[in-house]
Amino acid sequence: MSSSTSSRRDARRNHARLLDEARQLFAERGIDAPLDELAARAGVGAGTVYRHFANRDALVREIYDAAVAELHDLAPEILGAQTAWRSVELYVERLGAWVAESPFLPAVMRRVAELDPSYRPGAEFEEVVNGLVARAQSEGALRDDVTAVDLGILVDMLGSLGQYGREYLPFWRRQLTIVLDGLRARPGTTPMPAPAQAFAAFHDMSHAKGPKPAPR
Amino acid sequence: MSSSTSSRRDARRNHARLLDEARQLFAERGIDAPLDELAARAGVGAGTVYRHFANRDALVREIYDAAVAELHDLAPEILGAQTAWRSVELYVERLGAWVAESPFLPAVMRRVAELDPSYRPGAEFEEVVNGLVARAQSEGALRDDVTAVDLGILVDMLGSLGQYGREYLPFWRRQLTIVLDGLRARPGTTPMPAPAQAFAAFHDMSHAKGPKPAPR
DNA sequence: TATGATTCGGAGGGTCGTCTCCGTTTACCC
DNA sequence: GGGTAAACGGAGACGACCCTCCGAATCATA
Repeated sequence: MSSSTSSRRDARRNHARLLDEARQLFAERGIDAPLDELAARAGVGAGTVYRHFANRDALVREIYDAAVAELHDLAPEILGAQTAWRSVELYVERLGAWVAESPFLPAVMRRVAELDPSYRPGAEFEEVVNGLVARAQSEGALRDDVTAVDLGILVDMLGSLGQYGREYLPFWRRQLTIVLDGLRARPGTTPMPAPAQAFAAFHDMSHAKGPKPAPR
Repeated sequence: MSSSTSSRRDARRNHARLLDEARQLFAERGIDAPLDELAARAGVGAGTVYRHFANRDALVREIYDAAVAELHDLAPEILGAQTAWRSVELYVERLGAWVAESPFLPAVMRRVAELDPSYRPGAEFEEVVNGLVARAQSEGALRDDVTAVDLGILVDMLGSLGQYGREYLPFWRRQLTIVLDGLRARPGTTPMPAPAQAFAAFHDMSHAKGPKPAPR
């Protein structure tokens, strides 16, 4: 039912269309935007929305899973760079762009975490990014006091600029430049204060404290 | 009516309490959180909420005005620093901390802009920050390709980490360190791409594209 | 403490959003 | 084309939330 494989072409088309319109709707009007409006935007009846997604939560969950899949698609290019430093640059740049173009993401992540805090696809990235950071530091290119979690948070920060609307997307790369310059190992970098956060704490943070779903 | 000056102490106390709880509620549950819940949290009846604030929009507007007043309070310390570079540091740090501690702000700003796009208190800061940037650059401390608008956006980015909840507040200063190091004039900084945004465009951006209020 | 004005509390009418139900339509397969 | 299973549309029941209204409670003042 919530699977996108159906023998009927109209059903598959509507499913995909609903997902697309939902992403846009959630970005524009918030994650609690009326699903009747989703139906209207997708050009279908309200009943069709609920045949494809049992309720708002199921829809949110499916958007989340699709996002995790997109993340996996980004990995090869990032990790395949010539130097570890170049991988770090690509990591911040590509993921920042991806988050910036997915303004529905923060709310979706929080809602999913509220529905089921134990659901954590993507945890496998921890090792990979840790290794990447260590290699870039041993190359002498990445400052020593930075951690993989810091990179993740920086990506979040840069990506948060996407929430202001697509017309501002060309501009966040200026801030990206500043961040990357700040990440380079150099004589005279300012020591970073406070202990770094653990990876698990980062997950909790990026999935934390959203508007609660209506208790049902 | 919406003024906080009343001859009765209970009325003044409830008004302040409602504002405080509203800030917290909006941060936790979104700007459309039920006002009945606001009443419950503040320990008053629903009627009391509506005697103090005609509706949700009036409440949002009052929170916005209080925030602008807080901004003015921050100015003297920031501008009174020994060097312009130190002022820039303080600007990013103090404003970042203030935004991070005000997770209700982004939604409030957007809602206010939707209610009345011509309402723009705080526009007077433009000149001041422009001058500050110019002085820090002529000191040779701040990189030349950065603008006042870039600083504003960086503050937004850093402050966006506050939306994750108060327990993460100690951590964003690590990212602040990286940003400040990236802002320093140095041999070998990467040139910033794309044109900088105009100040007016920055205002529009930071007030843009929120969830729409229910048309009434 | 008594008085009068102000504020408070919370039940309830009206509105909007969610989700169901079922008669109608569409797509697939022969 | 004809037949069948699947999907569609949208009216409407239900519930949540907004905001009002007015009798009860509280505060300032003397």
